Amino acid sequence: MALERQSRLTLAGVAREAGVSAPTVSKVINGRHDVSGETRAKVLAVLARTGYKSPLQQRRTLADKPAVEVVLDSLISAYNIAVLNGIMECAVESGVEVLLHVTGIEAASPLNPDQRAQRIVDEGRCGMIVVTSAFGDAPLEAFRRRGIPVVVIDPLNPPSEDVVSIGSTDWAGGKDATTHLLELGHRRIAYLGGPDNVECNQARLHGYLAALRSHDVPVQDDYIIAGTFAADHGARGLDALLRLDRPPTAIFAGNDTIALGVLAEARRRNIQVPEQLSVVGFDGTSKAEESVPALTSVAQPFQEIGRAALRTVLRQLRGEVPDSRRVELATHLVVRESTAAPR
Amino acid sequence: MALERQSRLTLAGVAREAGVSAPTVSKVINGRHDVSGETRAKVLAVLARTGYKSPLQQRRTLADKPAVEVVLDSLISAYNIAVLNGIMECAVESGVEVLLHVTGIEAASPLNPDQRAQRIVDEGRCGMIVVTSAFGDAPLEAFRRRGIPVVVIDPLNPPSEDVVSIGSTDWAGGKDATTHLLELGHRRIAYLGGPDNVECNQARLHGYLAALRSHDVPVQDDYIIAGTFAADHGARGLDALLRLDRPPTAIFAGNDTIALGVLAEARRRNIQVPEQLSVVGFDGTSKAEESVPALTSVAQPFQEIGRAALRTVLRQLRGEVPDSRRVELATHLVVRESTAAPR
DNA sequence: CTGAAAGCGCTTACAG
DNA sequence: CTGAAAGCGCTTACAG
Repeated sequence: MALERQSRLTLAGVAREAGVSAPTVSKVINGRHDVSGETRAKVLAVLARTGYKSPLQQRRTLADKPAVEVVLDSLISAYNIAVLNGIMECAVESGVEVLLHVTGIEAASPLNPDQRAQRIVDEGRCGMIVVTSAFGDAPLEAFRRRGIPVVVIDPLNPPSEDVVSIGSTDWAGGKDATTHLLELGHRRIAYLGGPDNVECNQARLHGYLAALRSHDVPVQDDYIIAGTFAADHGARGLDALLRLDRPPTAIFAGNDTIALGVLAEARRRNIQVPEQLSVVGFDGTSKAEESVPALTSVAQPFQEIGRAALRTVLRQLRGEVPDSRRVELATHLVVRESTAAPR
Repeated sequence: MALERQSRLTLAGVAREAGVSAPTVSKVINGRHDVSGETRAKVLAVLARTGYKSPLQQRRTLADKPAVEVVLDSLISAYNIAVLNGIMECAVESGVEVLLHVTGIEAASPLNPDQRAQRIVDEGRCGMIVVTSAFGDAPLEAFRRRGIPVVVIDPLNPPSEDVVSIGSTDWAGGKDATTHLLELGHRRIAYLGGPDNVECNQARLHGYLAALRSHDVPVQDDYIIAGTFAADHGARGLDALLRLDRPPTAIFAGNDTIALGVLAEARRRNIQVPEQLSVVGFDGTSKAEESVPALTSVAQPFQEIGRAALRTVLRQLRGEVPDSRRVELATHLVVRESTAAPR
C-alpha cells in the first residue's frame, strides 16, 4: 500500500504536497537558480520526506545500497588516507558503498560545477564527502541546491555557510603543544608555522599565543615564522632561528612535515634533540612515530573525523538537520622523544 | 554534428525514418505483440541503424559507468596506496567508477565466498581488483565461475591458475640490488629477508644468490636471515650479523621496513651508513626517500601495477583473453645515500 | 495491425 | 521568483 503510493508518487504530487507548482519542483530537482531559498527548502523537505524518485531513479534497482562519493585531492597525503580509513570503517558498519574520486589525477575537469553535480545525481549518489581543498564553493553550492548532503573535511579555509564541515580543534591543539613546552620549563619557544592565510594555521598560532600569554611569557615576534607546510620550511626556519641573538630552546611546528624538516636540519648541524632543542609537531601521522627521535606531536583524530563525516552525511539523508555546520573534534598531544626540559 | 543528431534522435524521428507512427515504434521498443512481423523488422532495422536510445537509456548510459571493486586489506600500507593511486589514474582515463572495499576493517565477514560473489554481481560490479593477501582462493574461484574478471595484485603467494595476477620482477630486483653492492666492491653481503615461505621473498633471495654466483662470490649461509617484513627484524638481524666473526659490509634487506630497522639500529650503535655499512631496501616507498640517510632501494612500480591491473580487468570485460595469467612489471634500483664502496 | 488522439510526467519559455 | 501555458517525448486506449 505504502509501496504503491511510493511508486505513484509523481513530481506533481510533490508539488501539491509542498503547495507549489510542478515547474517549481522541477527547478529544485534540477538545481536551477531561480527558486527562492524558502521555497527550495519547502520542496527539499517534501522530497526528503516522501522519498520522491524521478522515473530514471525509480528504474534503478531499488536494491542498491546507498552510495557515497568521497572526493580526495590525492592519495599521497597521510591525512587523507587516515580520514578515508575512518570513512571506510563507518561505511562497513552502515552498509554504504564508497566511490572514490581523486581530483588531483584528472586534467582540468571539463565539467562545470553544475554539470558535475548533475552527474553525481544521475549516478545515484546520495551524498558526498569532500576531503580536499581543491574544491571551491561553487560546486559545493551546486550540490547543496539539489539537496545532496555534502560534508567537507578539514578545509584549509572554512567553506560557505550551509555546508557542513568537520575538522580538528586546532586552537586547543596549538595551546596544548605550547603548554607542554612551557611546563617542561621552556620560555624561548618559536612557532614555525604554515601559510599565514590558512585558517587552521592561524588557529594553531593563536593557540600558541594563548598558551604563552597564560604563562606570562611575552611574545617575541622573531620567534614566529610563517611559511609553507613543507620540510624545507622547517630546515630554513631552524636556520633563521639559530641566527637570532637568543635562539629558542623549543620549536612548535605547524605540522609534522615542518617538524621533520627541523629534525633533519638539526641532525645536519649536530644539534641534539631533545637535549639541545625540543620540537613538537602537529598532525600525529605515522611519520611522527617513525622519526628518530620520535616526534612529540599534536595528533589530529583523522579516523574519527572520517567516521563523523559519513555519519553526518547519513543523518542528513535521513532528513535530520545537523547540530552545527561546523564540528571540531578533539586533538590530543602525544609526547614522544623530541621534547625535554631545556638545559 | 553527428553528436547533435544523436542527442536529438527521438522515437518520433525513428518513426518518420521507418515510415510508421510513433506509437508503433513505441510498441516495438516495448516488446508488444500487436505489431506485424514486417513492421517490427522495419522498425528494428532503423533502431539498430540509428542507435536510438530512450531518454532513460540516454541518461543511464551516461550515468552507469562500469564499476570496478577494489579490495584492499588495509589503507595503512604504502604499497596499497600507491597501487590504488595507479588504479585511480587509469579509472579516470577510462571512465570507470571505483568502489573501495577494505577487508581489514570488517569483522569476520558473515558471507561465504559464494554469497559474496553473488553480492558483487547483484550490485552491478563488472570487475574486481584484489590487492590483498587475506583473500584466499575460494572467493576468487567463486568470482571466476561467474565470469567476473578478477585481477590479483602482488599476492604473497601465487593464486590458483586461471586467476590473473600482477606483480613485480622480484628476482631481477633482488639481483639488481645485490649487483649494485657487488659493483661497489662489497663481497660480504647479507640478505635480511622476509618470511621464508612467501614467494616474493624467495624470488628476491634467489636474485641475491644469482648475483653472488655470477660474481663468483661464495654464498655464506649465516649471511642469510629470514624473518618478518618488520622493522624489528632489521634491528635484530643487524645485531645477529654483527656478532659474526666476519660481519658483512653490506646488507640487502627484503623490504624497506626491514632496511629502516637496520638503519635505526645502526644509528643506535653509532655505525655510520654508508661509510661502515651499506644498506639496500626493497619497495621504494616514500619512507626510503625520507629516511636519513636516504635509502638506496629497489623500487616496485606500484603505480604501474595498479594501472595494469585495471587495464587487464577492462580487457577481460571486452572479452579479450589476457596474454598471460601472470605479469611482472620491472622494478628499478634507485641509488640514494645508504650505499657506498666498502672501506 | 495501425495510427490519430488523448494522456502522462516532466521541462521550458515567459508573463506577471 | 512563481506558475499558467505550451511543449516534449513517450505511452495508452481505442476506432478503424
